[in-house]
Amino acid sequence: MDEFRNFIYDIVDEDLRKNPDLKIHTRFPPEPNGYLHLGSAKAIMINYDVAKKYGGVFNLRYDDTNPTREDTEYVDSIYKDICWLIGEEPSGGVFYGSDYFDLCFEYAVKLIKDGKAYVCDLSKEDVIEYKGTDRAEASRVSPYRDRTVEENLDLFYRMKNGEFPEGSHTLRAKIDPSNPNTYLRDPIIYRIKYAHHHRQGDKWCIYPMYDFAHPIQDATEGITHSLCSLEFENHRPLYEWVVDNIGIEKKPKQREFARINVTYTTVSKRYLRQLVEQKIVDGWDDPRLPTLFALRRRGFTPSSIMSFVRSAGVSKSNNLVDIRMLEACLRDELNENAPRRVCILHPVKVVIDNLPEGYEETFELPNHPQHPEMGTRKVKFTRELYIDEDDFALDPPPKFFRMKKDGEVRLMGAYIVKCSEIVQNGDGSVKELHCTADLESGNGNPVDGRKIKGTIHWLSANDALDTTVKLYDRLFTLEDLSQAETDENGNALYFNYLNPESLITVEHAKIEPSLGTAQVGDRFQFVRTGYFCKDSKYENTFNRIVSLKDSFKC
RNA sequence: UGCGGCAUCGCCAAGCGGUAAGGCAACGGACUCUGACUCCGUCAUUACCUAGGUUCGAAUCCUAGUGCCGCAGCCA
Repeated sequence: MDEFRNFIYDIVDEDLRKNPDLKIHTRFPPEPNGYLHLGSAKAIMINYDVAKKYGGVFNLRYDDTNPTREDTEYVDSIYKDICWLIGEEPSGGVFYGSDYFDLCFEYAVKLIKDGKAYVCDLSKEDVIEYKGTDRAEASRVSPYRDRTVEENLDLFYRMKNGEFPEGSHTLRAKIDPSNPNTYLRDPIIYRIKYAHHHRQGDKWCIYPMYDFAHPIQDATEGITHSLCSLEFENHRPLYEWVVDNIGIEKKPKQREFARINVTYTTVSKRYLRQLVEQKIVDGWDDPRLPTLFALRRRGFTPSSIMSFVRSAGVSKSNNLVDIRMLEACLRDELNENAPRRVCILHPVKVVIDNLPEGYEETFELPNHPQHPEMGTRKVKFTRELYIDEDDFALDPPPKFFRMKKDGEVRLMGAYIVKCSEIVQNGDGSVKELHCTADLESGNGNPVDGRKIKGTIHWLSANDALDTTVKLYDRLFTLEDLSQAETDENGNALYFNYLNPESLITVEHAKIEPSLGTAQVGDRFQFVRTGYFCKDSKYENTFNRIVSLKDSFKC
């Protein structure tokens, strides 16, 4: 784990040096307004790993302070995704920011009583206008800033009791209208919203703002390190102001890191939602999406995603991490674990001429060439076989070590064969290939010791099963989506960069019989092809998680 | 514009005044019944955004620039 150290650990180490009794406590606080994705995975990893490394505790807390944006659909998916990702339940438990609404209210009352908050009657437009367009100048002071404690208390309770319409009043922290950091210019900490809350129902018509609620949530749960992304760095002084002024003894510390960007994709919830709603993709679990839901369906392992975000590192600089790093993490893992199987994507029939009709022989193939303990399975060898069309060439390029006219090639785990005749269809495509097997090479090695350069995979035509295989590629053609063109309103035109070949469906691929019992979610290496996972959504379908590396260049 | 942040190999990223880790990618080669895996090698030397300065010594300290990102919701 030390190989993944970063500046956050330095901060925690220093805090521990000053206070050896500190019990490290972190949290991941998603707003339940969308599905978790690779960016979330990074935030989860950082908070989870810090807690883990120091023997601390890690909470999941839904940041659900804005009822108009949130939904239980997301609450459920987030819980499922995070448990899947880290392989356990959050050690500290699951919490809801909205469960602290009473507490937030009490703290707000305390601030009022301390003369540190006031009810403001300025409209939304006026608030903006008072702040001014030139932020170098101080804000105009709200005319309601000097209301008495009694008046503020009365008004705030009446806000709570639903006596005022939305937008008519806010509660503001009395901090500093001329502070260069505009977050400190008497920020609004409570607003009126007549909205049904997914968890609190209609109990409230006033809701605390993030900047007020979040530090209270952290402090209440005993969070020691509130690790979030860089865009909250400007909020830190306000976070600290709240912590200092609500009068809590154990003060959490907020620190920020850069969020992750990944090539050829976006984790913008807004655009993800558009892709789903406009049915450009097949739901939130479309295997081309960067959501954890989708990555899971595609077949990525949670550990490969964790090692991806760990190896991408944690810093404060803008970054664009190569998606191939994620693929490398997956290959690393599955190369070790995934049983090998045969799948012929584009079958071409091969007839072994020197074998009689009805001939049948059984070969035992290892499930993993480097791990004999993973066992073997039996496959049938018959007169008629399938090979992949890519493994034959009518007009072979140089160094084509596969099947070609008059060339010898090894059928993996079986005989060495020589192609003697090519039967073509009317359009010139290959109908079938006729071969002669060297029947003495049954273990794959020629008796005379001659070298056979190529080995290809094959299946008996007698018992091969039909399946559908889905080959996925990047959803977008633009490497850095932050460079996408924008329209006049500044909206990125991601849809101009959709990759038309992001999904290729192969019908009637052939798989070996042992794959007939594969369970949803099972992962295999289809030999010489890639890593595949049995799909959870469609029957008899395999998703390509990632291809094998291929250094063959014609 | 104001405030905040960041700038080290194609992409991430270590480095915390003592002479540029590692990963991904790429490129050679060995091995191979997966053109996979594995292994070996190459891959920052008027070098660490630029220009000055301090120092015996600077990616690391100072000064002045430049570039990029974020924020400027009664969103989180």
